Amino acid sequence: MVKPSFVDKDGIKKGAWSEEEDNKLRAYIQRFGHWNWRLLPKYAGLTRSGKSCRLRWVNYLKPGVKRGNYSKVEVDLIMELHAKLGNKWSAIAEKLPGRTDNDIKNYWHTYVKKRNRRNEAASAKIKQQSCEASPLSEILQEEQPNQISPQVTIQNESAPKDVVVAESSCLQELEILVPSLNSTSYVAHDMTSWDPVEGNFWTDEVGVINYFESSPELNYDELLSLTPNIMSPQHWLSEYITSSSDAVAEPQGNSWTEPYLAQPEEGGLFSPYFLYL
DNA sequence: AACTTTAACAACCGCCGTCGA
DNA sequence: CTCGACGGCGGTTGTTAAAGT
Repeated sequence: MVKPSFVDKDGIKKGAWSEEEDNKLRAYIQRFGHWNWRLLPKYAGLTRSGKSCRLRWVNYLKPGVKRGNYSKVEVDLIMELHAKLGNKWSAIAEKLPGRTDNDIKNYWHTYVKKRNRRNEAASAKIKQQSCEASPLSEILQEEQPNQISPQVTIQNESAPKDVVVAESSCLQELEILVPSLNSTSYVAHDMTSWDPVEGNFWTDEVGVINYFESSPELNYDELLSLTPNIMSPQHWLSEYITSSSDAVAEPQGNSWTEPYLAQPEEGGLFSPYFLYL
């Protein structure tokens, strides 16, 4: 599964490592350590670049390196750390003994590809089911924001505006709106203004987390206690799909269909924005 | 059985931060 | 202060094995 080896114009060997090369590198480092990666290949009897040697050692030959077969605990940890740290692969790898940044990065990209494919399939399915739906702009004109009755209003000195969350009944209205959904979503900042959201909400890997931005206005526990019925749009959509007779139901147990309300880091805070589609 | 698609992963490349001269 | 060498990091590519049609 690797690029076949070849020698470039400078006489540096590239591509797949042979067993003999692995043995030379391993033997040298175990005996002398890696005091200088650039000079190391010369002394180890290799025609590789120092970078190539370092990569081979760190990701493959170094004792204790694990590859493949991720446990559920490891996968959960990767998801959690990635949500927290982003593409800081080396920082994530530090928390997973035996795993390298490269390995985790590879795993993540495979995972993201898989998930995007599933989401695109689901989006396509919804579009297909959209029948005679009106354009979103028309619906938004008809469905005035004040049709969503605010369940709670919190006055908070630090909040720039009143905190408004939608009551669960308005989720029923989403069912009417979603079939007409294309790539535009709207966020209601309060009951009077609407902002379009860039990008494709359904395939955005960050998903709802983007829209419940951290802010000093309302903390997560408060939000949950105030809105026990609130659903993430992904969760709502999964239920919508599952309940449709000919819909393609996602397999159970993947992160996309599992209900969740985006949870900020411990001690993090939620903005009270409600996503309206 | 042949062909296509997807998953897995090793390896390369370019960029950036650090450090010493 | 500047510059170059070096190590490390993250993005990306390319190949093959496995699964699906």
